[in-house]
Amino acid sequence: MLEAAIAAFAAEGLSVPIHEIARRAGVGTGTVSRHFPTKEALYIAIVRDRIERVVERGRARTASEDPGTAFFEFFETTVDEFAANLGLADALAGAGFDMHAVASGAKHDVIGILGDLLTRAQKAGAVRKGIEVDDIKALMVACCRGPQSADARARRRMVEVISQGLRTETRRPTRS
Amino acid sequence: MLEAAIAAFAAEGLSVPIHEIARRAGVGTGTVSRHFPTKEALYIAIVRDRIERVVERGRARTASEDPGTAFFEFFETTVDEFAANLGLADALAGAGFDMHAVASGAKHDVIGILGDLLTRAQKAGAVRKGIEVDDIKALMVACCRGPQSADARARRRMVEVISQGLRTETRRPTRS
Amino acid sequence: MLEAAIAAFAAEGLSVPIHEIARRAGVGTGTVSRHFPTKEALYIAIVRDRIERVVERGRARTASEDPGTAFFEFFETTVDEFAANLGLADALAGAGFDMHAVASGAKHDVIGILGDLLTRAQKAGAVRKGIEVDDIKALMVACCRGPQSADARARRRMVEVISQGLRTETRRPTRS
Amino acid sequence: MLEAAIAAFAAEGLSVPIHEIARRAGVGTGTVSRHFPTKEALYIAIVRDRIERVVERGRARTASEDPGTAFFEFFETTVDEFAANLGLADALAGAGFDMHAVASGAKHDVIGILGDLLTRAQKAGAVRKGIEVDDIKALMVACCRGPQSADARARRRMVEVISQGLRTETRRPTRS
DNA sequence: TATGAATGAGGGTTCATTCAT
DNA sequence: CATGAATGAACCCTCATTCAT
Repeated sequence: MLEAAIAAFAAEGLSVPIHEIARRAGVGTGTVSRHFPTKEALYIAIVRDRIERVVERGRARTASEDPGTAFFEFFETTVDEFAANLGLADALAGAGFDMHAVASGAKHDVIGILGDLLTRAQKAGAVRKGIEVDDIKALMVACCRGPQSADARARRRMVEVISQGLRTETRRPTRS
Repeated sequence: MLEAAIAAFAAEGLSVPIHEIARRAGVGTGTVSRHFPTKEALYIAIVRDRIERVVERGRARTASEDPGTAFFEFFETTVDEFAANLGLADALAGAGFDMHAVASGAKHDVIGILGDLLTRAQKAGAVRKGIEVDDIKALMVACCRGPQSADARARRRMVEVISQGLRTETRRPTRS
Repeated sequence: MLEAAIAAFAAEGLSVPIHEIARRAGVGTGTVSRHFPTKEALYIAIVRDRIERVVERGRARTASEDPGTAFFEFFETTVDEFAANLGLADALAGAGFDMHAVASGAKHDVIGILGDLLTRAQKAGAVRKGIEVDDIKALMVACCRGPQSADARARRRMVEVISQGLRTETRRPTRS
Repeated sequence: MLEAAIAAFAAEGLSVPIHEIARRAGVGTGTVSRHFPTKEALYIAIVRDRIERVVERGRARTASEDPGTAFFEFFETTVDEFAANLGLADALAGAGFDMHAVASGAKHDVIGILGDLLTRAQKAGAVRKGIEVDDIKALMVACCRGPQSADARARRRMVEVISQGLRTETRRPTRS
């Protein structure tokens, strides 16, 4: 059922009726409500699920020997994950509910992971100094909600520009 | 009335009731419906209005002697314009209606203007070559929909990173 | 519309669907909700309306030259009024909402009127001394919710017994 | 399970979910439905059970040497029994189901018992002549549904007034 | 036999749209 | 032309009942 809900949110955004989610899952509306007492509870469950996966993937890269690549790959992969899902993107943008409540706890600490990856990438000289974790988060959310979230090519190009923007100064020769 | 609608969308998002828009405009709900037969027509009118202003501003910069500055300022100003309006940002993201229908005609040809500014900036060496107008559009829309569209600081920092990303290669020394 | 709602509550009790009330009133469900934002607001409006009438009638008797008759007639009339209406009787019995909030203010002070009438009747020797206004209220509510509230004869006989019970001791000769 | 249902109805009224009853009984909802195919069947079973107990108690008093006391005690005890249960009181008031079907058969012939006790009390001069068994029934049901069925003091005072009303004429001196 | 997940009709409420005034 | 009351479809949620395990 979570899969059906994810697909429904992905296809129609957060405003998809419960009825439609139920239809996709091949169950009655009551069954959806039974598992997730409110629609918000359903969003939250999905967002937590997705964030968990993102955090796991991020944590796996934390010890990478190439912190720059680890960071940039994490950025792109995560954007892809969320961009493919209209509802998740809406949710991430804080469209009317409390992300803090959703994403608390170690298993959902995207910011923590992101901070680790960023710091390591900066120490390795792959990302310029002034950048903060909140900047990265803002950019990630922005990319997730680009106009054609289904258009992977457009997304890849956006991410490439942003990556260049993050990398830039460290690559600039010192005498410049 | 357009102003009231913009304010209402900005304050409460796309889901603001027509009744609230009418209240803010000091008119009856019927009057709103008379001018804009459906709610979608109202969005579209607002978007057209905003885009018109953006296009005007862009056209004014088309002849600038500093194409790089013209381009980057246009980028930032436009993002600010749309980001300030939650509802428009949602609408722009394609919340179920046809952007092409909205933005056709010379007065709304944001892509044309953007193309001009981009080409000139590229010719002047301010923006690197591989960038296409669709990339710029995607990045602009993305910036409008960062997590806290009301947070001007976050937005400015995003735009700065992206600007670096667009500029990058031209600044990079040739021997690099 | 109030009339239709009163009739609907009278016929089917508090649990009558809004849809049924709307049907009786010959309007859409939205129209009912428009006038009374929640179902509870509708109960309250009806109860207030009815209580107002009761209070008016009671106040008119307050100056009667025959306090005993005034009191007993008020008792019976009020019981008839509410007994004829299942919903009002439910409401009176406090079936799940706050009567105090409903019946505050001079226009709805049933207890005050009842107290006046009772005291005067007691002073006139028509009602025995130990009786308190809360007893009267309890008895009234009880009568309203007898099993056959539509059966006027049964109600009249109940009221007669209660009246005797209230009168009794004052009629008993002092030497008894 | 009957006990759990009684407690649940008492605590939350007739609208208590079956699920809650099942929870209190420590069984599954299916088990409740198995024993009582519909919710109404459950009410009826409870009412029958209670009425059986009342009838038994009444029958025991039928042969009392003090028919007046027997009658009045039966009246008060029975009211207490039902008043303690909000849901049953509602049900008794005819909240949409057929009391006749419920209370038929010798084991549930509350009217018969009441008639016996009443007749004997009248013959003994403890209750005045004009009173009929239906009056008693109506008064009993009414008392069960006073405004605060949980308020034993209010109930006791109501019963006292009614008892006086029933007794009245026998106590009134003949010359009055 | 006992279970409780699944069902889906039905509840109250909201709101875009219509239309008589 | 402006109005806002009326509409009723659509939403989310509850819950009595069913049935596979």
